[in-house]
Amino acid sequence: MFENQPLDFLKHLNPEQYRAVTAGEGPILVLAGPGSGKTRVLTQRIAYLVKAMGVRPHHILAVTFTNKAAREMQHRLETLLGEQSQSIWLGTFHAVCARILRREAAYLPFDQNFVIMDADDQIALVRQALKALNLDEKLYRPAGIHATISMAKNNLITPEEFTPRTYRDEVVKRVYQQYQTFLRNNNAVDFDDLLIETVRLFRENPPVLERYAGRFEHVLVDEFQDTNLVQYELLKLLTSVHQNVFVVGDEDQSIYRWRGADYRNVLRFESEFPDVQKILLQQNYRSTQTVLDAAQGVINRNHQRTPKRLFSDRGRGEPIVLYEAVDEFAEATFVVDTIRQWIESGKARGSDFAVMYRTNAQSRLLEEAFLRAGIPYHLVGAQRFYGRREVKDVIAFLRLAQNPDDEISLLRVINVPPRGIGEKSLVALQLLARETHQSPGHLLLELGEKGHDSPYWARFPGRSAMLLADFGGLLANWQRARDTLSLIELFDRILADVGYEAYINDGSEEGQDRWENVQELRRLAFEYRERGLSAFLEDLALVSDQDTLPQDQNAPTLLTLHAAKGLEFPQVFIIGLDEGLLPHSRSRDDPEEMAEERRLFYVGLTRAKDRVYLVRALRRSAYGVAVEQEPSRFLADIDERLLQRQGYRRTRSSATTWAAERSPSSRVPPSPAHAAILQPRYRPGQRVRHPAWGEGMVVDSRIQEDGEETVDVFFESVGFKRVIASIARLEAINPD
DNA sequence: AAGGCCCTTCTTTTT
DNA sequence: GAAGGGCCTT
Repeated sequence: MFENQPLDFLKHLNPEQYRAVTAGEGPILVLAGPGSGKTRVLTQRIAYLVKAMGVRPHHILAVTFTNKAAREMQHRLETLLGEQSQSIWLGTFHAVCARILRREAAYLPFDQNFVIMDADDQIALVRQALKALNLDEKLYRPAGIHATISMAKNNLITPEEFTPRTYRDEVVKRVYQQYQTFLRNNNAVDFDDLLIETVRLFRENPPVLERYAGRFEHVLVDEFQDTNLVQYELLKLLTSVHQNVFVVGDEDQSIYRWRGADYRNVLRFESEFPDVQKILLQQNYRSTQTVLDAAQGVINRNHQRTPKRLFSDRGRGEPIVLYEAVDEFAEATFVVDTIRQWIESGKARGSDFAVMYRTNAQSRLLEEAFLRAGIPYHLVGAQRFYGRREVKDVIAFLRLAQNPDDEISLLRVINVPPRGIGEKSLVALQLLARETHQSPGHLLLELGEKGHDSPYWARFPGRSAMLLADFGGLLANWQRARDTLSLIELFDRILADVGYEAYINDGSEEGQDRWENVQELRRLAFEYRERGLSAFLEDLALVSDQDTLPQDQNAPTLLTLHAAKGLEFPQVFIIGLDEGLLPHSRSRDDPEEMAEERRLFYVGLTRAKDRVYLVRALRRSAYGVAVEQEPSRFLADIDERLLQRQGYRRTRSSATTWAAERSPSSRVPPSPAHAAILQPRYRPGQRVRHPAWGEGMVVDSRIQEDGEETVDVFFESVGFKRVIASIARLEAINPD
């Protein structure tokens, strides 16, 4: 409709936005406060490049932070540019890298059918590595080891370059080495490899780099504050020819430090790219001034940031409601009741609401409350779908069809449904695999093809060879079917071959649910009928957790504060505003992490257009025992005049009376004479104080063989700790 | 080999 | 308090 006035869309921009969209060539840094029309600037910048500066769409690369953001931008670009938008390279850093790696597989230590290991697979790989090195996973927690490895990878440190500073590092180094070996043997990469291998590809093959850097005349990056070192490096490489790089970000919304993100990339950008044009967007088009003032109050206490003054012309709006609930059940009930009342009054609809929380575990009580109230809801992330056993099983089968070297998937489903392949057979298989330098999958294929004639047949005891060969036969069929059948046919074929429906749909209600999830996955596969298995698997690995599938069009959204970045809702609930939860106890000792918790809260607040409800609970259970909560320190940073307090008000007497009545230690008075010999001094539920960690609640306590009392305490400050009573100077707090 | 029961463990956030 | 691992029986 703009054929005659192709640049009509520019009319609606404010002066700063206009400056950004129409800037000339060279590096441009846009610092965009929340709700300042950042996405609009990005999309219109692309449209401007194409329509006004005559850049061909396939010379443009745009990088977003999530797949969801990419889809949204694709959609907007379609309206602005029509068919031309198809040839723009658009996606997350990870997706773009996967695409490059598949094209350039010839230069790489894996082939183009490589699979992408998701978070669970990565942990499973660490487990395998620990096992191969004879290390105890109780001593070296796989998740912790993996975090260290991933951190190293994000800083482009190879296993060889990894310099141990502690004994634990020595172990990490060995596991890291083994882990990488396993990845390559599996013809697999992890999330970090997608980025690292692309950087390596470019550094080691200048002609390849030249092809891409030459092609991408313009590179645009969203959420720049959350890029890590590898991504920054990649950006420098990709823009090394044309230097036309347009980045948009906001230090105050940097919330992925723990994943290696470094908002100081913004500073680095200013100093490393010559003649950066810097543009500050401060006008907010989303929220009321009350919301903005509260958010500013919170964020202004952080240092090391570009000071901003967010303003809105939407007026003061409604005060922020602060509700104090008695416990976490009352917290959930308050949220759901309030939403229900709004909906019933006809003044709001379900989709107007979002409920945000710090940890995924907090969603459970909300879900239950919504279910009880009969209100449909939409839960973002949290493995709702992709984490399900049945979904993972079917994906594992599909991955094996694509890449039989994928040992993680093989181990997952080799005996699903149970087909008599147990520990013994597996060990024999893995042993032979190592001996013959083949993957277990390949051995199975050979057994399946040749049967008795295979030289390996005799290596397996009893009927084990036959069972393995049977499964190998299935694998071989799927391999062939991959090229001859459509994705859906392959999907159905696999399920039929293994009898998956009968296995999973056992007649129970749960079984039916599980089968429906499989059907859901099948519907999703159907959408890939054109692009095929490989595209399907890639998207599953890269999209999965953050995007939930079909949304209930008119339902409230439940999501973590992290997942809320980039979204907006008329009414926002933020729950769990207690010390230890928001800010999270794990952040207490590190000022940088504490600053990030603050930014997280800031991100949550600034998602709201009209109304914010802040909710906390006076008591909350941790490990099954109720623990009294202190209000979040962030609440004190919101001007009292912006708040409207509701709910249970703490008076010293009522709270302590309640505690006294319920405390197990007051119900069963310990007898001092026996306590010294047989009974623990501390009991679950009892309040204690530690000289360093402050107050906490006893979760468990027992007398060891040596007569020492071991006490498990959940501290408000540091979380769970196990101490020896006679050493840790614990002090019992009497519930007066 | 598989399923059941008891015990320990332990809660950030995710491409 | 729930989930996952280890150990038991069949």
